[in-house]
Amino acid sequence: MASPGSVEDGGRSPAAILDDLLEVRDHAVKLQSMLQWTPSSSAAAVTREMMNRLSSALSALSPGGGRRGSGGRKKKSGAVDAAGAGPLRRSRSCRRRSKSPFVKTVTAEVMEDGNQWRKYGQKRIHDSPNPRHYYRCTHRTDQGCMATKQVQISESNPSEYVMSYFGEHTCRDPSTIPYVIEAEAPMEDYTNTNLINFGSGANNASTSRRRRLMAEAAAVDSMLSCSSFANCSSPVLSRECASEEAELSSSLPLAAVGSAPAEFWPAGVAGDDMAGGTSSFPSSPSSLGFMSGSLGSFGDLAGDDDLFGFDP
DNA sequence: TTAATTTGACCATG
DNA sequence: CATGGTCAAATTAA
Repeated sequence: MASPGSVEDGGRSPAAILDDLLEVRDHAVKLQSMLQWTPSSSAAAVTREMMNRLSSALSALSPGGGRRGSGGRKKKSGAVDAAGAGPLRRSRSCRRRSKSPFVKTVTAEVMEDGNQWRKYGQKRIHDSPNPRHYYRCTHRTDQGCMATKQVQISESNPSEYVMSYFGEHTCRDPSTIPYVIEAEAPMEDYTNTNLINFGSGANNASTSRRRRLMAEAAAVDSMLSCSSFANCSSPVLSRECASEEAELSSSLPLAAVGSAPAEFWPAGVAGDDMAGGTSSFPSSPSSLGFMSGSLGSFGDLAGDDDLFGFDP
């Protein structure tokens, strides 16, 4: 931790600078998504560069900017732990805790959602008979993707999983990126500009259902991009997203697996006919990594894995 | 041997 | 203090 009170940069505290940078970044994000709809690719490149710079500046500035000091916590009973085990506190800045900037809950009968997850924890939850499983994106280490999800067996229907998604996928695997088409609709709201066209063709029942499930998950992914705005930097937006959280989990219970919520799909792609026409949908869920290449700007933006984050 | 999962400890939050 | 989320050593699977 840098000495908090130290005077630098003409008296501005690092926190204030950080605030400014975060605000600038927010604006850059918006700018970038606006440019998304313009033909000027160089403008997009400029904003992307801006984002890169901002992200690196933010990582440098953010408290604990380096990395959590993961020396060794874990003092197992038998473990040595000679020197009294330093408390080894975790950084406390913007880390998602109980209140995440954005969350989406989906109920599905399969756990596959097209992304690759790695389990990192399991916990018994107080008011639930079923334990909760914690997953993070497999690409967290190699690509810094901070997306996580929690899976819990539904109380009401044990054959279903309740999956909650946190964070945004910033990982990308070119071979598995689904088609992303552009909306012609101007963006009134970011939640409505994400467009993923899943090529589809085969229609047998099981794949059809699975595809819908995965499409749903991808839609979730897309929406999660909103988290970019709801980063710790912006309390107002965070609040919005927090309330949105409740709203979404109730309004989009994948239970109605049949149709993706219209508000999250562009006109024409929503609902029962998202068959765009191509027939190249992969058959193996694990082989297709749904990426949040969505939401236009953020998909590109994800190029710098720092968008979502500076890991405190 | 490497990668993924399991499991209990650690810690932030309310 | 209770609860929930994350870490990382230990364990298991590939």
